Amino acid sequence: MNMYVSNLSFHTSEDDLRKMFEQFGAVSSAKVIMDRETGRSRGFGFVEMGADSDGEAAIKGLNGKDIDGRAMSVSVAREKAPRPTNKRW
DNA sequence: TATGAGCGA
Repeated sequence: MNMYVSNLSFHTSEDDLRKMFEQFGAVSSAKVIMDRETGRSRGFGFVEMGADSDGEAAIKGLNGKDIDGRAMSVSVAREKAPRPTNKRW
């Protein structure tokens, strides 16, 4: 279960994401996307959980939750970019 | 340095 997490605050780390999602199950990976131009957070990230049932629980439990002043949004992620590098969808 | 609609290098 790969999930897309958006509306994060700019200083929320992937470790913060991992800790939050681990309340609902085992987290395989957690990533916060950084702006390649500025090196700063883009305010969204991805979390992958081993069990899809835990993923559903995490979405229900964390979607809309207020984290660091922002109501973060959690949903199922799309497929990763098929090709490497710079193409804006 | 940069910032807020969105899907990763």
